Amino acid sequence: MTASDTSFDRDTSAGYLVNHMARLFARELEAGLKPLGIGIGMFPALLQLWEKDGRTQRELVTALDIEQPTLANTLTRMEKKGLITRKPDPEDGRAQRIHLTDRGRALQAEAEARATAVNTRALSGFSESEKDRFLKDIGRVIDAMKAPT
Amino acid sequence: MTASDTSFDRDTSAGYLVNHMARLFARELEAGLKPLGIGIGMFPALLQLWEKDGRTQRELVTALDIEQPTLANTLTRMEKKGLITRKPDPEDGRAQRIHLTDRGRALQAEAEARATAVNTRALSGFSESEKDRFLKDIGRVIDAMKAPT
DNA sequence: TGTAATTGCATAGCACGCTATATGAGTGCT
DNA sequence: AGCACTCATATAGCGTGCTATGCAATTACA
Repeated sequence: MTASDTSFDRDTSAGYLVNHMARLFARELEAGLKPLGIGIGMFPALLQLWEKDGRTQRELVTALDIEQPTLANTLTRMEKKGLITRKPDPEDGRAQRIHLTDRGRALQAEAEARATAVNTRALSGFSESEKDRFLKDIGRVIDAMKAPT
Repeated sequence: MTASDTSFDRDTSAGYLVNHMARLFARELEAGLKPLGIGIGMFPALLQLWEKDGRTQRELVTALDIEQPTLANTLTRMEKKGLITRKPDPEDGRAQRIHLTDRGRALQAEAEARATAVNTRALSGFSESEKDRFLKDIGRVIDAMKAPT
């Protein structure tokens, strides 16, 4: 028996491959967004706010499927960068409503273009139908993993 | 024009979906490995060492496609946990050879079983052929992104 | 109404990825 | 031999994810 007889096969491990792919996406998106002063953690939050401004942290946490402290920290960095402001919710003394600044709004077109460029390069070898199928497959995995154990 | 007319579609953004999927994998693998005292960053390094022990940091960095300081930090944590030792390379005074401890070796079967369980759950809705195709597609994306721009 | 449970957010602290930079050992060239 | 260059590793510092925990505001209910 050789060492490889007992070894886990990385090339057929979904988790291993997914992690590698995600790091490659993150590296490229980070490089694309850096000149705009946006970090990769801020981008999903910005997408939500560009779609609908003035949400609470709770609403964003649910939409993004990240933990609340993760978002709280990200929002603090975004506030320091001048992308958003936090305003007390007039109807709930516990809540903060998150609003884009003019600067935050102004970055939408350029940031989305750069993210699209990364996606395009990643799927450059895929036909339209292959791309659709691949994205649907990812959706199936996400659904399977979000289902209760 | 409504807000959504100008918004990026998250459900068809490969990067967005890949990031989400990778976080779900990471959460589950972390939960599975935590009782073994292994972090998710250590697991890929362990896979390499289980396959072939006594490699240099440089060799591991290349195999794992992570940056050298990332691995150096991970190895330091693994050393503190008693999973590996660093021994000076007798032939190159700059290099360290990384060796598994008995404890590091002993964790292989259980850790691989837990990682396999995560993969199985993630792809539970896939037929064998769908699974093969999906993993190949991920490989295609990885290749596309690793290609020089 | 008053107390307990829940909810929204912040903070502390850690893992793991990254870039930038330092240091010491090998290599190569004159 | 001496000097510059490259290579292997370490360290500093930061972003983004996580869990655990604390606090203040709201809600629920006896």
